[in-house]
Amino acid sequence: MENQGKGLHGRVLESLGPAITAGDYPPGTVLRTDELEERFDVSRTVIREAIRVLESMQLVASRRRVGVTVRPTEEWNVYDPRVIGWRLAGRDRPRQLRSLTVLRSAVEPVAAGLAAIHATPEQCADLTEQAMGMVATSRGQQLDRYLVHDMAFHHVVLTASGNEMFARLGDVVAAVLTGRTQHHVMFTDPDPAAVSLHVQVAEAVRVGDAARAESLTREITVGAMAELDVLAP
Amino acid sequence: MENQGKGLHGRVLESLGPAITAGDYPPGTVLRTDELEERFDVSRTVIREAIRVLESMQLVASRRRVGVTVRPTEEWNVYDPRVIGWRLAGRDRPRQLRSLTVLRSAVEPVAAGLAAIHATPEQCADLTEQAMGMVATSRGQQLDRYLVHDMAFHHVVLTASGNEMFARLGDVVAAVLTGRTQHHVMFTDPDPAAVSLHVQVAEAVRVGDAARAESLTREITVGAMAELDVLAP
DNA sequence: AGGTCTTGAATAAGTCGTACCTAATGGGTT
DNA sequence: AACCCATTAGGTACGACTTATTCAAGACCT
Repeated sequence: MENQGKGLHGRVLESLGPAITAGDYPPGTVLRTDELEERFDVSRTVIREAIRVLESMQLVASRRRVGVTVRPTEEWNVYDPRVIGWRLAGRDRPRQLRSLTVLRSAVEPVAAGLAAIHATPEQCADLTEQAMGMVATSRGQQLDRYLVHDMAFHHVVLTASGNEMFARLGDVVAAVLTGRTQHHVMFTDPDPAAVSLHVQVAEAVRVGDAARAESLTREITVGAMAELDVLAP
Repeated sequence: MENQGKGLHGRVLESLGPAITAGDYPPGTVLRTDELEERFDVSRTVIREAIRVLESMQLVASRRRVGVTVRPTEEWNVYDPRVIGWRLAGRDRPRQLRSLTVLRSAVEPVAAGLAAIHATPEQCADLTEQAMGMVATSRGQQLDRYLVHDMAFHHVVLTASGNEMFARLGDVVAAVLTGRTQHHVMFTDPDPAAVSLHVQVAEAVRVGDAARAESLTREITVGAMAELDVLAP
């Protein structure tokens, strides 16, 4: 997972990115190139490349004679995986988890419905396998192993939908599920009803019942939203 | 809209990006820095910065002793506004329009439901105003003026949802609507039923009826999906 | 002889430092 | 108030050096 940090500009990025997304540099703050150059003890080239990436994420805008200014939050590329990661690791993790869970609640049911139509036999088998895995690990404080199957399950659903935009949200859902597990009390087993819903979704997708797959998945996400109220403001 | 093209690296980006996303350089293709340097007649610095941005979009991966290799489509940051723009302008525009419309159909109904709960009085007024504007321009070959209100309407809904992830999809929806209009016969007025639905959504949001706002918006997106079948394979 | 392992040269990206260019800003002049 | 110019900080260029990776030749073992 830690494919970042490659090269010096990667290191600079991994320092500035989290800082900006965490709000350490409020919108409007100006960063001067030579100041950063000195702070990180790297050449101008390195700083500029890091800035270019931050700029492509719409986190900053660089203007001549002014400097590199932090852009307002509403303009950030909040779908960039790295931005999502930084924000989840930072201060407003609760807010971010909320946003992503709401997004999930919108996307996953529709994705499941499409999966019921487009899923290949292999994907159906995979789905059933993951659901069985969830059942098997749902009792006896094996939340970490349960999580693996849970993530895989939702990843398959999103991929099987046949929509590339949905498929690319697999990592987002994985991050949300991981966040949920981490904040859970480690001795609380998953809700049996949720586990059952996953099994039923797998079955609905297998038999091609789109409406049922969508409706069941909606129940799952409603549950996820409800859980969230316990954990986040 | 054309805030890009700033600087030489911007120009390089605007040349390489569309080419890659259009499939002119199939995944696995290697681009060498000095070759590009020569092709665009710019310095190494400029090429490197363009490459860094493409890399941050997950369009390419740069490895030592190998070169800059184009990554497989499934790994692209398909939510990056520029990637979306390039693909919409390129060869597989139909596919892209389909993907985005499906995404819309998942997101907008939920967003409308949330908007009914969170919308400020100003946003409600704005929404009604845009809906009225749509009514006023829905007859008599004023598709361009109708489009402005249509885009504004959906933008307000997404923003009023209170979810930043939804709000950032405003541009995407705008692009889809624009694409729809451009491919429409210029003498075909919008479907009166669709116009009516927008008015009803505005009203539902105003009175805070989330379920109705969601359901009505779902009808709108279903209509959009149906339209799509006429235009795309 | 066939195959695996080691080693080293070739290569292309990564980094650096400096010099110069360009545009936006702000103050001073008319 | 309109205009102009010096200042400033990012943008670009070039050349030298560094480092990771690859690939192939040669040593080594089976």
